[in-house]
Amino acid sequence: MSIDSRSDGWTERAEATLTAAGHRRGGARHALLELLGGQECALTAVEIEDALRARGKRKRVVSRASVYRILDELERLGLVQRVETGQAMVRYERVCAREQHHHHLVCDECGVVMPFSDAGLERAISKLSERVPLAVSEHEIVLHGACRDCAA
Amino acid sequence: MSIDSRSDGWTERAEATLTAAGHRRGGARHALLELLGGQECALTAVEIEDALRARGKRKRVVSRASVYRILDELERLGLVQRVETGQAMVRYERVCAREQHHHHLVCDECGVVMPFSDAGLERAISKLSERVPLAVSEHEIVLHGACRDCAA
DNA sequence: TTCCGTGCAAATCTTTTGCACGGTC
DNA sequence: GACCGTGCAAAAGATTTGCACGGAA
Repeated sequence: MSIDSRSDGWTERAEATLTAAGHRRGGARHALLELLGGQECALTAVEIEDALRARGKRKRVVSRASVYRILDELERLGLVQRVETGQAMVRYERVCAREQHHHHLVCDECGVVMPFSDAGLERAISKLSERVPLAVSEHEIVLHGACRDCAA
Repeated sequence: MSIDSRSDGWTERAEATLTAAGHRRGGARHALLELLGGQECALTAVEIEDALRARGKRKRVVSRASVYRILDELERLGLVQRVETGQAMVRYERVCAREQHHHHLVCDECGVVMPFSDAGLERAISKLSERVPLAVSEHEIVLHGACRDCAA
């Protein structure tokens, strides 16, 4: 199964959610949704801008400000989530169905970010969420270290 | 047992590590080490500066730039660690013995940050660390939600 | 005496905001 | 035609850097 086919119709769902929330269509946002829908892992605003510019030429170029504005709105609607990796810039990725929920591995040497998931970890999180003085709505887990290339 | 007594001699250990690393003594760093040694949880650079200024008057005032420079060096030596809470500023806290290792609860309403620890969670992390394509050296876990006051 | 640690001010970099135009509804 | 979405430029805010002075070794 390819990454794209696992995207689960996220792009379409996002468009629908935006419409339902009373937003008009917009070219920049459409391009951004299409890009994010095809991504497996988290991107920074600059990476998104560059990716849109690269596919650009014939297509639309999106300004940095719009990237931030759109991501902000998508986050408010629960369609994307921020990922903090300890690097200079915040990353963003689409929010998918529970089965595809994942967390992140960050190589502190080369900066590469990879997704991973673990059922035992999720179980531990949901168990402890009940014992904690906070009504937990989200959790974020980042493992730091050296990736295989850098550790070699 | 008070918070201070659990600090585990962190301040002294930090001074010793710095000396061993070839650093001279410095008033700003000494004040910062003393402050951090008495803290239970993570502070931002600005909170640190303000705290030092508040206790200041008769004592030394430390410039923001020095706070960042010192924290940077302490992180490099493994004496403090960065904590990303999804708020505007990065937080820093002292690194303690394994038994005192903890993670963070963040209230997205009021911004309060609280520490928590959970053995089951740590177990899950160390188990999965072996199955992952990364030589894991650290992990950071943040739970987001509403604190008791805000959820009420 | 040498050279590091620090304060101050300026620079840098990410993210946000103001404003005007063009497209969607 | 009204108003939202967007690009561009400027602003804002956090963090870093350059430089010169004073204190530690």
